[in-house]
Amino acid sequence: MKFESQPSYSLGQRTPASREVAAGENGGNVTLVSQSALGAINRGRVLQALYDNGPKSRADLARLAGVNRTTITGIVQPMIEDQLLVEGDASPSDVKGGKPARPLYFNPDAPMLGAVLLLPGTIQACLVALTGEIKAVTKAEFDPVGDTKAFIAVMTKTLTATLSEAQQAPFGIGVASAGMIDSDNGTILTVNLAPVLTGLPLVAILQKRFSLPVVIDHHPRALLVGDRWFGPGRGQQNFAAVYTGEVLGGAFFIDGKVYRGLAGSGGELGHSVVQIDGALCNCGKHGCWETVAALPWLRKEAARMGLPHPKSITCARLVKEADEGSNAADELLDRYTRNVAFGIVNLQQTLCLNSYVLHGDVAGGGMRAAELIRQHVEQLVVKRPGQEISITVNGVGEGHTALRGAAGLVLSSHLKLVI
Amino acid sequence: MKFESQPSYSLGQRTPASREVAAGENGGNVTLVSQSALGAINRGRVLQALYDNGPKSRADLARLAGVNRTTITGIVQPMIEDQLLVEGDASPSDVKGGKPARPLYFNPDAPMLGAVLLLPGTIQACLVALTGEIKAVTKAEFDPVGDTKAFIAVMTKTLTATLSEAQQAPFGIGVASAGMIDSDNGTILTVNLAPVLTGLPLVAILQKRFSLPVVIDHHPRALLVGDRWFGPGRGQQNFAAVYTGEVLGGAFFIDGKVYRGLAGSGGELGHSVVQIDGALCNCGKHGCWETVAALPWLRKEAARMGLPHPKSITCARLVKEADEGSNAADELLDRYTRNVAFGIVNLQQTLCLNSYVLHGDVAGGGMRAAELIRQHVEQLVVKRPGQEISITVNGVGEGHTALRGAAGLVLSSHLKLVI
DNA sequence: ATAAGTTTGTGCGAGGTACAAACTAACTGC
DNA sequence: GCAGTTAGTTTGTACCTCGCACAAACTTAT
Repeated sequence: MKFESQPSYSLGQRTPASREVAAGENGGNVTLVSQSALGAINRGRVLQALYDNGPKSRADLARLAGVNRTTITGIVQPMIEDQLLVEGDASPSDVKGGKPARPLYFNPDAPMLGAVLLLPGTIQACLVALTGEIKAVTKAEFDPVGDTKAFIAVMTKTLTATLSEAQQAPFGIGVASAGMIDSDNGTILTVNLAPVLTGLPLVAILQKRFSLPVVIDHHPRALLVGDRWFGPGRGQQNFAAVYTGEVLGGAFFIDGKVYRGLAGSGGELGHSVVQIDGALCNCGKHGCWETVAALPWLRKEAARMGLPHPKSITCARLVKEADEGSNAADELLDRYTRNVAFGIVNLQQTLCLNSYVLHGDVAGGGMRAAELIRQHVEQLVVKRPGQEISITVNGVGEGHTALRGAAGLVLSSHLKLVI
Repeated sequence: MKFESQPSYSLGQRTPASREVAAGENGGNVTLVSQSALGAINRGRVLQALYDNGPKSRADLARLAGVNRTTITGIVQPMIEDQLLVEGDASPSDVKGGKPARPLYFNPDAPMLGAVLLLPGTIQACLVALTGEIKAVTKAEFDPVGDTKAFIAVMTKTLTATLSEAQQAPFGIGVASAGMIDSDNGTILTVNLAPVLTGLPLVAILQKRFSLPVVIDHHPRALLVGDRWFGPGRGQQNFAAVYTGEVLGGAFFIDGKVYRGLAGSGGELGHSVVQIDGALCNCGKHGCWETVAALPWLRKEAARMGLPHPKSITCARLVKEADEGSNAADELLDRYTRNVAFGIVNLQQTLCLNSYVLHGDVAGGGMRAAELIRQHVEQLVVKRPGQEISITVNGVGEGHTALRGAAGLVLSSHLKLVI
């Protein structure tokens, strides 16, 4: 499979914008905004506005961005010519009179994005259209404690199968992986439940194999980006994604940007402390949030309280049993959601994002669990006047959010929305 | 081609109380960077580079920013003509040969900045030069539970005394205040220990009285800015300022910007939870960080352990007594610093800033306390390979950091460094 | 049916910004 | 004294956004 180079104005690698940013990262701490970077920035922002708001006409975009209509035309026209965007049919204007607006949106036939979700033991690959549609899903399994070469073979085979279904060369490949990831250097640091991945420079391997831009990030951050592009975080400037399950993690969208700490760290919330000298955690410390709000805790408590089938307890089942009248389930659900709430409370006190999207096990508990968590958070947080905290779930879709997020990572990294 | 108004793949439901989300979607936070704004941005960044790196020649600045020398000349020349910057004497070049560079820096005779530090019961006002020098300090006291008019009278009198010593009109006035501040609207929300300030629209009052730009922010954030402009945070892109004393607070510098949450909140770390169902806090909740790492806890423990003069115990005295051989002091110091460390650990796990500047009581403990805290943090954090965590103190100067920070706030808003 | 009004989208020139090339100034070393 | 090097300036060019004018397309009133 051989891929052509990409259009030069936005999604390619060698635009002045990316060179500018690279120079900034390399050299000093100061980066001036150059003329050519400006164009790339504004192009990126127009695209972002399209993602955030859905199909919009040039005039709408101009109003949204507070710029002249002609500016939007200038930005948008080359993209239409390159078939990245398409002009829709004139929609009946909601205002009376006037020339009807022609909405613009992403071309469904534009190049897609490769996306990979890497969890202990399983690989999922797919293609994501710019419109968010998921196609050509391929799944495979690998031995978490096996041989590195075997893993790479499975990975390339899976990805090749998926990418071969693309009509044109994808813009790039995004990988969402469990564990601790160094997204700056594109390597997997450690995955507790899959030692075979430890230290794997996956970005370099895939880049070499497929000759495409490759981006990797950790699972919660992919969920965040998935929420932001195509989920409840759409259009929001500040929110957090929180994942609960066997482990806990989170990621933040701050001031319109994905927060990515030094070397792509941050958001390792599972091991923040909510109980000094509390229960022993997998990490060797005591009283981590993970010791009271993850599935192992829930299983242990379910067993202690004599609930049926404690080994396979989930939030979803807890909600079901509580709805069916089990007092024990109701009580445990309350304690579970309260424990989850503590981590969100600490986030709220720290960053005050006001908006949280839940994934993983508690998301399986649906609206009921979300509302319980919201109530606990409200009780436990020092509220400011006029402040409203929103807790949403986005748990459906078998990893589709993470896959869309992985795709979104590629898009974000190539749009260079950062100034 | 026809588009659906709302894309069909937006998964996830929203909790009933999420008016903010709808507002966010509608409001459209998209802003393009205009050509004219570009100049202002770059001017600001050049000035920031001067602050961060000290006097620098045009050529140095150009290298630092990765731009053409002519660009720097174009930016800098008007500022020299405006007497904001001055050209220094040709310094002996460190490289051999070539025309010697003329370093640029802030004109000591340029307009200064007004700064006010507002703590329960006391007002401190001063002038801050662009070089960081502090002049014309005026102090006054007010009744924390008294009359609002009386407070305003004291405030205007103090500020008038200070401002009258300025040769030229200052660029503006920056206020750093204890308590909960709405920096967006320029009002003091609540100050627990000074009810007279509750709900005071201080920015509006001072703006009207002095006809100058006025900025207000809460105390920890002023410390942060003070650290950033003139302290250990100089030139850093990511760090946190942490204040301990009667209360705990913090503020963050993230990716080269002061983090200012919605309505200027965030950083209210004192009431993050480190001990679920722990001791009762002033705020009415249980187990806040403030219950184990602030002065009230230290006094209580000192009394319990039989240390001398427990009512006036401070970290500084604890260090002194421990150095003099008191085992009890040594043990309490260890526990105190460990408790402080927990809050920093949670910050580190969340944001991974890697660099923390201590203020307030623990800063009084100097290097000894900082090193103890650092050791505890290192033990309690899940470390990533190659990661180093730095803990520094900046406790000297009787509020000078906060005053410089207050001045820095004006500068930031005046220079429009934030995009 | 016709005219007036409204909104969308597009040329064109103006204004501003950064960049590249070429130039002068000043200093070092042989 | 001359070559080499670095700093800062001048000049022309490319690029971007903005405001204005104008055609296109649709609604509404007469």
